[in-house]
Amino acid sequence: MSRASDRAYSHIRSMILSGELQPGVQIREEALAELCGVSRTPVRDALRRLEAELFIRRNESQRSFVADWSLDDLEEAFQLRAMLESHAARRAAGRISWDQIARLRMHNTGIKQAISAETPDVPRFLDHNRQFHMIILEAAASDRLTGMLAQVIEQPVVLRTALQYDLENLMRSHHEHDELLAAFDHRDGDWAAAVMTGHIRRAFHAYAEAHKKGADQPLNDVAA
Amino acid sequence: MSRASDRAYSHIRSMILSGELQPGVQIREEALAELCGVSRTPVRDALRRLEAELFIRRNESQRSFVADWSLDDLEEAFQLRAMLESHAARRAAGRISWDQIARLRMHNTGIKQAISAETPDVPRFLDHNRQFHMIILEAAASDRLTGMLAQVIEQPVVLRTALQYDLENLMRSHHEHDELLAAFDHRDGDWAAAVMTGHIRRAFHAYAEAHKKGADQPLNDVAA
DNA sequence: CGACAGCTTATTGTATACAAAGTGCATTCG
DNA sequence: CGAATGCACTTTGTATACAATAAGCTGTCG
Repeated sequence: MSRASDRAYSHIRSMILSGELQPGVQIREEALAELCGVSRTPVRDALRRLEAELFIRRNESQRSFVADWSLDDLEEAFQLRAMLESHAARRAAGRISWDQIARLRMHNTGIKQAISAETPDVPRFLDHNRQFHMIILEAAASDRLTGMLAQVIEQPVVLRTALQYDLENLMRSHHEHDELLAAFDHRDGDWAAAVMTGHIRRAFHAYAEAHKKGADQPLNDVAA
Repeated sequence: MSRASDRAYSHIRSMILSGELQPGVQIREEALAELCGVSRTPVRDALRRLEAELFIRRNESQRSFVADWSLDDLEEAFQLRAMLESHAARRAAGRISWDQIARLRMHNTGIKQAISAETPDVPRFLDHNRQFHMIILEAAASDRLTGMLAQVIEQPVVLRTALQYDLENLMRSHHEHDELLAAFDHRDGDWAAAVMTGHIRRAFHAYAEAHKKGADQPLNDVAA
């Protein structure tokens, strides 16, 4: 964390995700610099990173705008994610350690507990879920893959949809994780990849459904 | 092209590709600034971009090094490329215009001419080949996909292998392009994707083969 | 009334100076 | 002799001033 530029990065990023910076609006380096309490130099740095992650676009004359995603863009992102994350699962199946499998199992148990209470603890679910996917990525052991997935995973959140996490979907997610664990137990890459594809596709439809119905006040992660 | 920073980018990039900057060596911003005849500011800009494209790595204390790729990294890159470019072909099949198909056909004719001479004109082959793949990407119409592929396509070149472009492989490449064209003519996404997967996989094996045999003086693009 | 030319202003790009952080070496102490 | 500590030096991070460029506006001319 090189103080200023990282602070600027997180700050701007969270402003985009929270909707404080609305899609389509122009961004001026100096304005952001003041908001973040740093000079333009680290802000420029942060903007380049955010641009690489497609949170920000620049027009032909180098002016920056908050990216504006359509539903088609969303589907494309989920397609890529399904592809990349299946690939990760396949790779992971051939490399994962027993320890990592144990950790996966632990997080999935955590998920079960989080959704078994009378009122589901969604934040806790999301946290375990994120860790679960992270471990798979770790087992896949490919920097390139990790970097690419980072681009695709957080994007959809920009379309701030009110995800009503119905128990049905949370449960399915949990069971799909179980199936992934079985595939890993058998070191079966094809199986793992197939399950992962379905897992992400289901998440997409849950997301798209919620988006159709829904308001866009709250902000949440996408539970895959 | 914002003059200085783009000049720095191209300059550094070509130094890496040409082997002038050898894999593993440390990079100092000021040294590059002098070499490029600009100040450190645009050099830093360029380094960030090159880092995003995995040409450069940074250690925990922010020092930069020329990336060093193993053969495993190479295979992983080709796997990702096969996946992404097949996806692009599938998307393209549903969106490509007759004009684009015509341009594809033109470039593939150019390829045929380039390799039909007594002595194959490899640079010309590579140029047409690049354009061919570019048009498919253009038809796929996904910024995200384009960006990701950019990361994966040029990487292997870093492993400066002497590719002896045997006629056999060049010819196969040409015929695979023809088959892609047929798939596009029928707007058959599955077909296009399947052909593209094989196309890239063959290119990988040709490349790996050459790498095993070979010296590493000359530098060339990878012909897919 | 429309459009184009020229100027004014807003915004980004670059250079430079200085601050902070890290690395390696040398010296000293156990 | 080995290890640890402090200092000098190298390298990167940040701020600021200035240059270049693009956008918008106004006034004039067809």
